Amino acid sequence: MKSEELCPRFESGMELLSKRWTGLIIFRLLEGSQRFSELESSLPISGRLLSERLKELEAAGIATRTVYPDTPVRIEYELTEKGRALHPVITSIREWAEKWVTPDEPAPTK
Amino acid sequence: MKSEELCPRFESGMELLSKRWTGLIIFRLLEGSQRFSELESSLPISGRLLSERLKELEAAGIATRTVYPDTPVRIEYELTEKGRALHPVITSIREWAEKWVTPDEPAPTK
DNA sequence: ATATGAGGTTACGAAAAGTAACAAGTATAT
DNA sequence: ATATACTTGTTACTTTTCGTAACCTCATAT
Repeated sequence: MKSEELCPRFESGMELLSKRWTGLIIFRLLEGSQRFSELESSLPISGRLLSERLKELEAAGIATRTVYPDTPVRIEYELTEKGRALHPVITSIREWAEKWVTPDEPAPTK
Repeated sequence: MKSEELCPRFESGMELLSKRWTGLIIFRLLEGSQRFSELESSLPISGRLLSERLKELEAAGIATRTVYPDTPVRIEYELTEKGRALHPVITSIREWAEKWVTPDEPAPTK
């Protein structure tokens, strides 16, 4: 278990993106800012994990959290420039998936 | 927790790629076929998980396993066409990481 | 017969994910 | 004043996945 010669930035970035749900959340946020409940209802993720992931994305400088004191309160999550820079990544994954993932492929090996 | 309108292929592909270590393994295999021990020593992953991930990649049609009955036995893992098609994905992640991940960023929020 | 090297597997404790119930803040309705 | 509703989370608890280390198999070499 040594890691020699792996670019540490690549490794670090990969670790971030390879956390479960992160990619799908970013995919959604690339469409524009989203509220907590919008993300929750549009992704197969639970509130607990969504909350956790959004905090991580904030901490990583990929997304921002803005509170609008409407009633009831409205909170919008939005990508930063660093986050929007992930567009090509998401696009290339989608292109690969459209070409190579068969629709009935239910999920990776269980 | 509903998932409406998300392209199921994208979601499925994302789930595959977002499994821990999968990206780094594919990164290595893009450099050419690799033996089990080469992967194990060049990545910070344990034998148990490496074995598990390689089986998943095989099952997903992304990598192949070839046994050469040398002595001691030599087993090579190699990407299929579907696996090699992930080159743009890995490249775009690396480009993003080089531009946006700071070297001291140790790992995503703990 | 014992040792060596590659490629794993097994067993088990630790960490992360999934689920469901509940809580805080604010506004409107009674 | 009290109750109800809505959004955004949090807490408590169970299940799945990960990480570590010890062990196994097969083939040759000593």
